[in-house]
Amino acid sequence: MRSYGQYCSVAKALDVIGARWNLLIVRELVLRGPLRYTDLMAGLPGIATNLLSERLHDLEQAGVVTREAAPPPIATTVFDLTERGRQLDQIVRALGEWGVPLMVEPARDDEFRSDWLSFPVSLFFTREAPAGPPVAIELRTGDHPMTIETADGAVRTRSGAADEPDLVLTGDPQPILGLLSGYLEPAEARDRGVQVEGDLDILDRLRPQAAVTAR
Amino acid sequence: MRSYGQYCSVAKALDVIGARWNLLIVRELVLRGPLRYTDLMAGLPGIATNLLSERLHDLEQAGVVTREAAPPPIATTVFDLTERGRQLDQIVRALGEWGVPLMVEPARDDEFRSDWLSFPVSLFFTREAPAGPPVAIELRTGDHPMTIETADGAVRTRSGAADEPDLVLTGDPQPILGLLSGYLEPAEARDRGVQVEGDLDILDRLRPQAAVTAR
DNA sequence: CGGCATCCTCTTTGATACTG
DNA sequence: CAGTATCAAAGAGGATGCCG
Repeated sequence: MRSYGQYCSVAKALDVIGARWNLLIVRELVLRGPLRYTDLMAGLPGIATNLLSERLHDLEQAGVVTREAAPPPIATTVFDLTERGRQLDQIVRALGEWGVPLMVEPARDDEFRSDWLSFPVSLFFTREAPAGPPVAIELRTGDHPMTIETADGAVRTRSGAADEPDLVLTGDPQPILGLLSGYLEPAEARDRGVQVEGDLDILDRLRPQAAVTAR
Repeated sequence: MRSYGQYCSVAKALDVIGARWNLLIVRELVLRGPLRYTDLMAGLPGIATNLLSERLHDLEQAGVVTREAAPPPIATTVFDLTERGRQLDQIVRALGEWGVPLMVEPARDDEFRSDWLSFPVSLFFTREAPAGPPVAIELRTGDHPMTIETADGAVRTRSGAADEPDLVLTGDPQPILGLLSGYLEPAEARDRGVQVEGDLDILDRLRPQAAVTAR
């Protein structure tokens, strides 16, 4: 991408990570950790293979991404963020939070990957785990299950199923997010095809006090 | 710009503000407040006039920017951020902070506007004003003077000259930033053409304790 | 002068095919 | 698996024209 040619730190940052796809590549590495080329392709539906290749070289050059030939038994190239790249976490996260209101509109033909749920979920729920017994919520939507759980005093989202979920939500991502955010009533979510197994009241325990009182 | 077509809040955010120039338009409005078309052109060296026009319409459509026909005596259109646009402040700021290390390399042919100093300066200095007498530092570089001062218990940067500056720095932006950050010694800054009037020790008072002890 | 619209050229993107 | 090669279409940049 052509430089903005401005001696401004915002413009300089955008010179490095402002080109199309760059921040989404960073998103994948932030959410999923070190990845192979094909994993990146799978997490970035819509990108052309030549562009991913070119962008990875650019980001490597800029000191944002590392490319490492993993030893056997992996025997493939693995891409990861550098320390400097990891500092982009806050920018991707801020974008993810700003974009949450844009998820209310139905998805239509949008592609979806389960890992992308992390940003909205972290916005809806408290950072710190509430007092009381631990919580585990399993979301069955997208390409693989995701679990929201309390651990070490924090609320975290991770890939994979829960061992003993208190609540399992199955369906399309949009109504599930509506339910998690409190934007949709349980009855509406069910109308939109969400299957609920377990205790929905548990969601209130994870929400910031302000949101709870607002209901 | 073509949509990423991903049901992800980061991708949705980038669908709205990811196109080239968009975040720099927001930067101008964040830093300088409501602006006329020509003010925006002046603050965005390198943008083509058709692109600025197009982007302003896009951002207006997206609910990020408002366009208001100001009443006489201004008698012109004034562009400003909506509430939603103002929330982009944190993203622009995060980008500005991430980009500061990229300002170390000399600017060469880069364009420069004084207002852009705000982001680096806010990173170098404490947010809260230190105990003791108030501080005012005037920076004479770029198209107009800027003042860093303590007011209401905070350290702020604003456009314009200081009434009774404790320190005045005149010269190119790069060595001035080096001096403010502590990256350049005063002697080096002088070698690079910075003229110093007043008390340089005042900078230490504004820096986070960690940085002070590190020297 | 402020706020564009048009025209033209050049670069970047996206889709697809192909390769070590 | 991890790319490179090719090519049509879209977008960016620059110059200039228009209109209140």
